[in-house]
Amino acid sequence: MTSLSEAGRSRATMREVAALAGVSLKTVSRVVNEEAGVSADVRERVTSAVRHLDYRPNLAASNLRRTSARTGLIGALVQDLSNSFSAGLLRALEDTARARRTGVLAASLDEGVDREREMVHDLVTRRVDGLVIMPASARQDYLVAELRTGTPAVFVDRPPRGVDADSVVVDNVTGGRMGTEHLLAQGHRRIAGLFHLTQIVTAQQRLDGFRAAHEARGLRPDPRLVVTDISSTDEAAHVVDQLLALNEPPTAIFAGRNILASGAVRSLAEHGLRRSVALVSFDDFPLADLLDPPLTVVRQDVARIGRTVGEMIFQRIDGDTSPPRHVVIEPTLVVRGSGEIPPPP
Amino acid sequence: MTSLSEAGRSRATMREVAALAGVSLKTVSRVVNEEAGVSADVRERVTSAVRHLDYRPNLAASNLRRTSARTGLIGALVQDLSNSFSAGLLRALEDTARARRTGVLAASLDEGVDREREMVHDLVTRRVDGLVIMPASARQDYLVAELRTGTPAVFVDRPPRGVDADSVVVDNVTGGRMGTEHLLAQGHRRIAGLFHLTQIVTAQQRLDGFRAAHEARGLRPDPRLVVTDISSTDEAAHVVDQLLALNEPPTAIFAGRNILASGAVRSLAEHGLRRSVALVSFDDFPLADLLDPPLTVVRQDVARIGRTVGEMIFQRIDGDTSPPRHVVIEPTLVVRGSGEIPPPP
DNA sequence: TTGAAAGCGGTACCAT
DNA sequence: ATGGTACCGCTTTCAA
Repeated sequence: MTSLSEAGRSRATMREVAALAGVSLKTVSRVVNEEAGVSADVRERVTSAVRHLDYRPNLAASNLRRTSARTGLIGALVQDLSNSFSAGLLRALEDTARARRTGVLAASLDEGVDREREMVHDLVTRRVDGLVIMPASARQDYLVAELRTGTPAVFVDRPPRGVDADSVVVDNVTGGRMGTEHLLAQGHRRIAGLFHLTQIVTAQQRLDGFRAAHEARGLRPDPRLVVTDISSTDEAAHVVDQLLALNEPPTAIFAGRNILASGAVRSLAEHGLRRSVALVSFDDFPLADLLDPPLTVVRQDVARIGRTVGEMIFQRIDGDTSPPRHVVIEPTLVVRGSGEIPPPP
Repeated sequence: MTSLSEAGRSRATMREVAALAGVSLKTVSRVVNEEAGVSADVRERVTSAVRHLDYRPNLAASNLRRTSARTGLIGALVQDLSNSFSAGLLRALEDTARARRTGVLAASLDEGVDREREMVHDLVTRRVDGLVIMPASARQDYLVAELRTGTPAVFVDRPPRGVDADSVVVDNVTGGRMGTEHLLAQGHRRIAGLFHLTQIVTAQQRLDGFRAAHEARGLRPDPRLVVTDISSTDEAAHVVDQLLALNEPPTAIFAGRNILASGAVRSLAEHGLRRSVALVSFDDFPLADLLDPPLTVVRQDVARIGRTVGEMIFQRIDGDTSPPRHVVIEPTLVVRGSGEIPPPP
């Protein structure tokens, strides 16, 4: 038995294992790395020494000398680890990475531009094999130098600007148009549009789609019904409160983001209008199908996005130097009920 | 301008920077680490060389020689990165770690016992400064050796067995009792209990709480209404379908986990009973307040749990060798509507 | 089958 | 203010 008093002793090195087993450093290395050419007898002595000393190889030290120096680590910078989109994406990425015996070092940017640069620097310093970036910044010129030194990067959700790198994004314009057209097709003509910060390209594109759907029918959205730069559920609820108080309130609402849809639902519920005003949201989320009425959404397939990102980054890690690819994934309309409420006669 | 053709050149080392700047290795080291005692002139030459070569320090190499060899990395093994509990926990942990300039290497275990051991081994090999573990295994004897070599660990959500380490868990028994008592207090006497795999200690404890609440009132739950080992939303829906078909169906349901509550809601909705049968769930989740009726839940404060875990692991990393602490966090009942539906007269 | 020596990219320590 | 040399823990290369 090893007693507790030994706790905290310094970690054993390969050299110490060699000394205890009475063999050379190189022999221990052979055993630890399961290389051939070690007699059963010696192997046993080494294994035993490893156990006695609680020896654990030091991956950083190995990689330092190793020729194919991969760290088996990719860095992933997302908007917020805890939101369902980022979390779902990471999960799919993790699954792809696991097959390659690679870990995922993830961090939340919270739309922080400086934080993005700091994190990229830190990750490069750690020599991650690749970077996955859901950028907070508008331009990523700073990345040019990093890519030059050999760290590949794949952008996700938002396209790169100022640097030419792979990307996987959703067709937000089409998504915005699909959701809006769905409401127009049912006869709605006063459709409110709720959008996030328009400086974020995805939000702007969804708004573009909202407008395009109207124009395709020769219509123009009422400017008073289009509200941008809403960044929280509370704000969204407040906005909807005000819209419902108009002389001619909207008969339908298109929410450009799931947290805005939450606010809309709350406001509608407080006014007893959940079954009277139609609602379509961009972004699916857990439980959306259990709302009453169930929420009709434009869904982005997170798992597919994450898988695609994973495949692309590993292709680059494996040495693919072909020109950057830009994958656009089409969203789908999931009809559940809230979006099929007809306009009042 | 640096042309694209330079892409992929091997990464510059400190030695190369020194050569280009015409100074010694040690001087470059001083500049890179912002140590004092370098003339402005030399500093400028070095900085310039760093820029020209796109030099980036190699953290692993630095740490190898550095005395206080911290990697600035903690490993976090959770049940599933993409579920809201794990994700919320990681987010809070990340925030604590960020203040310590430490990154979080997270991985999903999916209740995989072997995967847990493999991941711990991998993380130790990477020399993470600490481990945060939401264990999949029933016993963690294997961890004794790891702790002995100096990698501290904190358990979260589920307590350690076979090894004495810090832990932060929720009082599941009390939570189960609170939720059940809430239903009993309103006169319900036929309360169904839905629970996850009872081999998972948290599920068993919630069931214990469910029973204890009954016993405290001198009651005994009807065995036909208590169903364990339900592991998915679909299964839960199916179970509730069957319970509702009984001669004496339940007038209320206590769901031991949020995904089971989802199934219950779906089944109740299909039977048109959402406003007739009371429902309380263990585990809050996004949108629970927007359901109709809004879901009454026993909430675990994920942010607080994550923060506590973060503080504990860093205390250990900082050298605290006091006896392991076991923090129990009390859940709270969040009354919203679904749990206040009265029994039929 | 086994081992000695060099070196990976840096830091520590001591001179100068 | 700057540099030289040993050395961190391991792999590589080559010799025995």
